Amino acid sequence: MVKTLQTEDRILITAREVFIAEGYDGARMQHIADKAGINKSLLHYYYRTKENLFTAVFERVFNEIMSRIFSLVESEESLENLIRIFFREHIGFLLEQPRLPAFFISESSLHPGLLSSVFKKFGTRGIKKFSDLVDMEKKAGKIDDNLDPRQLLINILSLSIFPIAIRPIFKDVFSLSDAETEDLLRRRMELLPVMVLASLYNK
Amino acid sequence: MVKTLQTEDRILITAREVFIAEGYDGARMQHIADKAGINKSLLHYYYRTKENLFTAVFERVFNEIMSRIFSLVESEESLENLIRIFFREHIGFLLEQPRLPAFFISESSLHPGLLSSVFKKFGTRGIKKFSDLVDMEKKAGKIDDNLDPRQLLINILSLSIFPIAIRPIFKDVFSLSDAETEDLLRRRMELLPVMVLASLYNK
DNA sequence: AGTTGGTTAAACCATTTAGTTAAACCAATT
DNA sequence: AATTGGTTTAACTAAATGGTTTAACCAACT
Repeated sequence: MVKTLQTEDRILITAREVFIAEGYDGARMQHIADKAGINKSLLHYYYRTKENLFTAVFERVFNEIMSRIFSLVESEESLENLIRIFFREHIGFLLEQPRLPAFFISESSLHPGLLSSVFKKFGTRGIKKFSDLVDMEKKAGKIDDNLDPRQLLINILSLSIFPIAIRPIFKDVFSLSDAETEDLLRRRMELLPVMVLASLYNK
Repeated sequence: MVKTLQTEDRILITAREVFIAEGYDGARMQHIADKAGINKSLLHYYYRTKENLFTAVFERVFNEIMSRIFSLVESEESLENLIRIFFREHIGFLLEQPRLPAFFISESSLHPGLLSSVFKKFGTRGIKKFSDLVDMEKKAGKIDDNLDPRQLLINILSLSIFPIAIRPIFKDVFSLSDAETEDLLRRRMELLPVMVLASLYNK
């Protein structure tokens, strides 16, 4: 029992690393087994197929990210604080997991059917809470009545996630060193709140 | 000679479709050959390896996109007009090529080494021109002196490209139909210029 | 009529890959 | 001492895959 959980978990952790690093199509079961320090038989013993293992991994990662994003919403902060905190923490987090954004985007676009149940399963709870918060601020006259909370959410995520996903391109196109690229991205922690908050109050 | 060009081009066009649809790892040479109406031998006769074919495709796509983005800059429009026009045209374009963003992000992140020469080859010309334009507006006192043109560029691209790359997730998370998702994205053509322009003039 | 270059057909190769099987092993449990 | 469940070893299958080879085909060119 103890061993079982250890192994099952270690497989999941290792599989996550490999899938994130190489994508579903690029990942090899043998590679996962080796890296987890077990053999292929055992891998298939726990997760019968590659698809199984992948969806298990993806679901876990997806839920982690989503609760990361929406746990803030539950904390009853004001919208303004929420946005400030989010950019700081989220960009910091992504800079430490640089392949995560591209992995997410790639797999969700490549196998939408496979993953759509995972997406749907994630509750509207967080989203509802976020919409409510936006509504409150509207009624308090602090922000534009026409603002669509979904658009706001998309904007926030776009501005924080995309640049990190596309980092290698920026590095080469702007002729930057790794440190300079990192610096450029890190500076966004302060730039983005200003920009997004301005888009709420003005107009 | 005539035939050669026809075929070589048809291969490239077909390979582009397949690579964009399935990614480098997911794409199959046989599939490309079949879809191009030729046999595998001929495919390898023109582009010896899969890697060759892929880089040829990617380079072409990359340059098309980049000149799409920067041709506007050459047109001597004001920054404000440029931003308005860009969002309208670019979002419209991407909505017709919905896999393009995810393809780009995925491959650039997965094989940065393979593609870095492609990225570097793309001139700093367009970027320089864009920076100059921003500088002019700074001197005219129209925008914040501290604005980094690279950050502005990243913001513009993030806000337009990312939402389309992540479309399947939004669709499911927001419980939308295809039409509603499309509508949500299309509305951004008007929302984004307002937001981005506000971020230039204020503060 | 003969040459040339693009093209096909089909077999072929070596390797990789996901997944299976069966027997043995070992530690903890009963 | 016997059982059980996780685990290994190692061989194996079946299919797929990138790439090669060889001979023949055909239209245009000389």
